[in-house]
Amino acid sequence: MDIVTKSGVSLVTVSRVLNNVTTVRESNRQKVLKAIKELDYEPNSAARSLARGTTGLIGLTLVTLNDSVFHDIVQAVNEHLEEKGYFLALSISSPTQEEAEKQNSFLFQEDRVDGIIVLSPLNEKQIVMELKRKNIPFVIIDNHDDNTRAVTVNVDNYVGGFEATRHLIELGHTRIAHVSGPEHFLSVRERKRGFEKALEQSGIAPLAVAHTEFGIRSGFQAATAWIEAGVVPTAVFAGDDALALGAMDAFRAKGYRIPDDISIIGYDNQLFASEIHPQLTTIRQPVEQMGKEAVRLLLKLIGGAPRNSSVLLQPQLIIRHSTANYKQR
Amino acid sequence: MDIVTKSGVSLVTVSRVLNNVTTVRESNRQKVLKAIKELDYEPNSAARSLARGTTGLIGLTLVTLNDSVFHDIVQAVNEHLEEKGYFLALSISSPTQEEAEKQNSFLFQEDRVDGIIVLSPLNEKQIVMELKRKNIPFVIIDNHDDNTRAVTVNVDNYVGGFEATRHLIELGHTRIAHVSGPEHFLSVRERKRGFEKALEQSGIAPLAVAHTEFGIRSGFQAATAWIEAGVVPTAVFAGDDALALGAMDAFRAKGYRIPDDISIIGYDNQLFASEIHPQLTTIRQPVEQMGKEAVRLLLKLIGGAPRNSSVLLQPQLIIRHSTANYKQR
DNA sequence: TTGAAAGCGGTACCAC
DNA sequence: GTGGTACCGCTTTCAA
Repeated sequence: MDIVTKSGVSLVTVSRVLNNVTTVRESNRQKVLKAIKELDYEPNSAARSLARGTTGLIGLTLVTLNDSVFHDIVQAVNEHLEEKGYFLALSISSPTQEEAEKQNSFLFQEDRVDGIIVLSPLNEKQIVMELKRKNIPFVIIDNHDDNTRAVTVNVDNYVGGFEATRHLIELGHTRIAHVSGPEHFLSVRERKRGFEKALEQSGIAPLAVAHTEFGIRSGFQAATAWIEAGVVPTAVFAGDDALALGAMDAFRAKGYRIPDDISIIGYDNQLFASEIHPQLTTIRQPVEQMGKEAVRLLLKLIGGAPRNSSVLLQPQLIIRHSTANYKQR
Repeated sequence: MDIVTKSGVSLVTVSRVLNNVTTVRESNRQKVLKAIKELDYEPNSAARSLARGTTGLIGLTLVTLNDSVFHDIVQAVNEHLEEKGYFLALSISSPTQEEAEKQNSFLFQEDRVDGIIVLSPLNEKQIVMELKRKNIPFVIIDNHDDNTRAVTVNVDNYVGGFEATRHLIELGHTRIAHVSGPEHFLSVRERKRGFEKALEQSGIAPLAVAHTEFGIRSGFQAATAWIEAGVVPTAVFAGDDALALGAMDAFRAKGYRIPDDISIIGYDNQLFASEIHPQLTTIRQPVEQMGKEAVRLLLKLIGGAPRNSSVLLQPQLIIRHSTANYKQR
């Protein structure tokens, strides 16, 4: 260790300076600091991890990068982690890979990370089992298992679906349809439940409900099918913004105008929602807060807190230009 | 080390089994394997890294997650890395953070990763300097520095711009405009150069060229500005798909039909390009190959090869429904 | 084919 | 305040 000879103090004192231990004589601290600078010295992280038993690394697994909500959550997580002196390592495991077999991710090696944040997992039960078995502290954001026993951060999708639908009802619409996503997502089920409840409260029957995959194309197909079946809504609650965009495309292709003829509300407030025309009315998830809470809970877990405190956050209606008052024609 | 007593052989032999050394007696190997299984044993990676001097980790830095081209490249990188027994760790550093100060990323600690892939960096020169100083092997995908001395993987954006424009010309268009992105991207400059060359070869003058930010909104604004200035093209080459989408929105808002009145070609073949209506004609980057080549080059560098071999790949025209023959009106 | 022993580069406990 | 020393858990000589 060259830094020992360079600084003229012992290895131990160097270590103390590196770790901000206060019991180092100022003159010695300066010597070490000087040596560190001159040598461009950085402590070896493997050695550190080995000796300390922690890595200072937090893992975050997700299925896709291509989603501005995920993106914002990750940014928030990253920010808050840094604040606490942790680094973030990301791992993407595509759905197909996951189905294929077990977690190949390096994150899932107990000793690589101090904890893991799981973002909207597809195979939640399996992941929870694995993580518990390996005894890795973890928090799930947007979980899909109705009765998970993990620490979670969720947004109240029931409220989101309810508010979205209320918005349409308040605009005077009564012919209201819903394009939802795959039912194995808890969020999808909850949004739909909110939709149904809001209608029920107003004594309105759903005009149509389509269960599809997520994605622009699915929204297009669902709306096209409605039109061709002669069941044309005056308002649509789409389970996410991509579905909404697809539906908008479909209606426009058939000559309907948005929002003059048909109102559409999305969900998620994706980046493009405020950029397309007409700008999309949608439900925003509190992404910043989601990331922050996930970090807070995880660090608590790592600190040894019991795993009992989950968090439920509230979504927010964002009114833009894809919804308008119902007009008799 | 419990596994030693459990297996009944020495620590050394356990290590040999773990590392597939062939000089282990089969019966002993079985004993160890059995002990590993029963103990659910996994070697400590920090200890391994410390002893070996390598981590088996490759870092990948990028600016945003919200881009399906980046997404696909990352997937490809991940796949090929796994094939070679490496793990991938991702690090996002948003542009603003980067401007703020130096790389805070854990990846940039020499001993955390064996090498780094840099994806379309904003502050390329700085990163290159840093990485060279720290002596970390690295490869840049989509570099922006005209005369970098780093190993790079690029797609020929000149050819892409040229082919896109050729396509419009071959459809009979002569009033052709270009919305480009920020000029500090080499790719943007190259695409524009291809655009100009293709027109020049046909003796056509560009109708208009708009330099904007990337993004749907910028495309919308550029197209709107053209219309309001009375300079309406019959065909547009957009520097990326988001710009194309924005331009489509703008033209439609003013009553133009795509592609009947105006043809639009994008760039990148984002996920949404094939899902919106009309489906977007665009230029595809060979994402899978980009990831593969980056991995190949990086592993060569890590293996001690000289840093001299960069790679230039070819883009591909994908004709869909947003472009059509020019029709006199 | 196997194992003893010496690191890898730090941290933590101890006595001074 | 400081430094000696015993680890952290694995890989790598080197002899046997």
